[in-house]
Amino acid sequence: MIAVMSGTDDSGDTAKWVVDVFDKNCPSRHTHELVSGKWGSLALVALREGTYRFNALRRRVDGVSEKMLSQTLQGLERDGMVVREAQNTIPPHVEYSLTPLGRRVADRQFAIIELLEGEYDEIVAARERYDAK
Amino acid sequence: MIAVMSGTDDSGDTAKWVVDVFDKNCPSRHTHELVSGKWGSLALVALREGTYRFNALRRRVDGVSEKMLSQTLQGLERDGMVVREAQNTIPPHVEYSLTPLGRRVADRQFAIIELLEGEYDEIVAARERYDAK
DNA sequence: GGGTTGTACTAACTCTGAGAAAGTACTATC
DNA sequence: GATAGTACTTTCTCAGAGTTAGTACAACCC
Repeated sequence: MIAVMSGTDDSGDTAKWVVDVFDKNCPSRHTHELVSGKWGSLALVALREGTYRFNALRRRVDGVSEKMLSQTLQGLERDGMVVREAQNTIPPHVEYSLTPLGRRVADRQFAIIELLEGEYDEIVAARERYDAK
Repeated sequence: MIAVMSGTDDSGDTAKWVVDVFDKNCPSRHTHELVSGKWGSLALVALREGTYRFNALRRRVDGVSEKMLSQTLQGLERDGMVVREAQNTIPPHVEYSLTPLGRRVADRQFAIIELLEGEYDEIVAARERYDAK
């Protein structure tokens, strides 16, 4: 899949360029790795359930370290997938939620999880067949 | 999302257990990381285009090392996502293709890539807004 | 009133696993 | 005869994932 973009390139000229995750130099690769990655995908799907505070999300996404959660949330915010709303209080109170775009990505990530969980017996069977050899 | 499975647990008894990617100890986590990961997702989506030989796939999935490609293909084969067909010749000739289940996962991965590539201008805009702060 | 727990992080350190490079055992082409 | 290509595996190295500790308070318990 290849998409064409218009904008400004290094030379400062208006140009068309191609968005293609299969190209290792395409900046969309970075976003793809973020939203598909281990923690990014789980964070997005969790946020489909509603607004989460930092530590609540950390408990929901079992196994994330604080470092990785804050790192991926910053990335997701930067790429317009989540919104961060902080009340300037002590103790801090920060809420994370999905943007419309984040919701669309999260829905598609959920479809994958739903499929994997639903067909998990088939996966286990395949694995047993493979290991038997 | 939570799915219920029946099978044999550690004690040897038939038991019901819950498949839940959000649980760090659930074995489905492993499959999810494999098919959603950087190389797993791209390999699956590439194989939607048809059968690929090892090195052709390596050229298609720009940036994978041979080690990582062979590692993820083995994982995908083990989990019943791809089939590996090797002709016992020298030089070797090996073909990789999707199983029906692999195809379903790949279609969903493709939906994500399609969305990201299509909305990439929005992502770039969000990133510029974030960095301006 | 003192101790513990909780909040949302960041900074420093450790250690796993991703990536690079080289080896294999041949064949086909120049 | 040399070079390129096939599908890998093995070894080595370094970036990035994960762990731990620290922050600056508030709210709860005894």
